[in-house]
Amino acid sequence: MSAPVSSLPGMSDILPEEATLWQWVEGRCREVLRNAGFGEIRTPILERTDLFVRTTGEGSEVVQKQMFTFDDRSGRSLSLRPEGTPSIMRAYLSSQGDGGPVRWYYMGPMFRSERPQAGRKRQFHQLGAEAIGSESVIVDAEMIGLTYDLCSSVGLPEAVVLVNSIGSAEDQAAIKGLLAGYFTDHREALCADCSRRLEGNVLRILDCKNEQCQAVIEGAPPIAEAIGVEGRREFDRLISLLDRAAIPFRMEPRLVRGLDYYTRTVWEVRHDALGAQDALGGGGRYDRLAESLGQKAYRPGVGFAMGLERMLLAIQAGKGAQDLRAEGGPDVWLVSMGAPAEEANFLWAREVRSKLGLSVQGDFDGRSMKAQMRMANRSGARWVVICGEDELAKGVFCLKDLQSGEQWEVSGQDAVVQLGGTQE
RNA sequence: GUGGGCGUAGCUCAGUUGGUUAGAGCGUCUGGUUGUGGCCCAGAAGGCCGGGGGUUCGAAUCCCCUCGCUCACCCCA
Repeated sequence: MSAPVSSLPGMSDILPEEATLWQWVEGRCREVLRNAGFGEIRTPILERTDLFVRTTGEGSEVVQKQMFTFDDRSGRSLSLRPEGTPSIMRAYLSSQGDGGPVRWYYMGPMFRSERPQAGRKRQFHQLGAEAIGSESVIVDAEMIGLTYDLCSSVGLPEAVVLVNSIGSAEDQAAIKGLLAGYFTDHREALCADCSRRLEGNVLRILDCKNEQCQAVIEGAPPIAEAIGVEGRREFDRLISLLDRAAIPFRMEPRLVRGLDYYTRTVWEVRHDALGAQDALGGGGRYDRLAESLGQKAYRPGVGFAMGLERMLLAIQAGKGAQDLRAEGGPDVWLVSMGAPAEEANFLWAREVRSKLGLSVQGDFDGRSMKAQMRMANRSGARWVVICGEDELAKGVFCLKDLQSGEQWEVSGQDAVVQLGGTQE
């Protein structure tokens, strides 16, 4: 006897009951994305490590210590994707040489080797959308609106979208210099984490939750000051567009992102039912991403990703999740008494499934009739088809309506016809 | 990577200052009905009390180690 094999930490099974809820969420999102003109792209889960080092960023926490990285048989370094955007850009560059605009969305598992927590798994699922090839701020507004629409379409209209601009690639050098200067002067007052951030990602200090740091952050020069005139005018236009489109959002001057490629517009959507990991999704513009993959021509883009687990958590924190779970039971349950009857039911079920498209299920392990009827009742099936020695002798089946309790004998063919008649 | 909380039946959980055969509810199975569900009644099965070591006459209970889950820090979706 050996010990049972368990799943890996932070990687869990999604059982059928819960999967129906996933399917519902995915279905609603696909509809919203389709209406916004997005087509689905599916990229490999495994990529060259270099893809993420060059895009997500060598300095980012994600690349530095959260990737599942290993060498393949030929010694190449591979990584399970920690996020979707780099793969999408890679696919875009290799398929759209002319730089034309595309709108692509993806859905699937991502991997980060962090300590698991509420709303944070090691294998988690993201739904992301990318609009590549356009520089228009109107597209930024569309994407932010889409972020909100996805939330409201799955019953989370209370989600809050936070928007900010972190400046163009050129502005960022100035911004980082400005902040680095300020925070270095106040280094003594910063927490240990922020001291570390001073060396790596200065912007991250802005959203430190530590109270000591808050006071210092209050006095920090606003990012907006270091953004060029044109950048500020463009951001004002975005805000105006969001207002006029009645997209609920809030300006958040301290909002920053953890991935290296973001420039200009950034946003995040939060939900307060989530606990510490309260971001349902986040995104931004990434005008230099293509460049980091060796593309010479300018290929701007903007996109975001939503955490499916987090959306599910927020939905389940509210009401209505149970109704969604109830779906999925069979239409007809088979009750068989004796091996010959089990065979007759097996054959009949195949016929009904193919002719009527009904969901038919039964138990073939010789349980008592009482037990089988209980299973039928519990399954949620409306109909029960009973077959035993008597029916076999007469060449009929018993058809029972579990709702009314009535039952009658019919031939196998008539049972198909009558069940067909109950469908609209 | 750092810290806190929790590991007892398939599930949710009780279990007294350490004390004799470790309990409940739900679920499962059987019977009350020759072959009929929900409600009810009766009964049964099901536990290395996460694992290992220690203290003790005696450990689910106390101590140490370990593994797992979970929440928070960090990070991010």
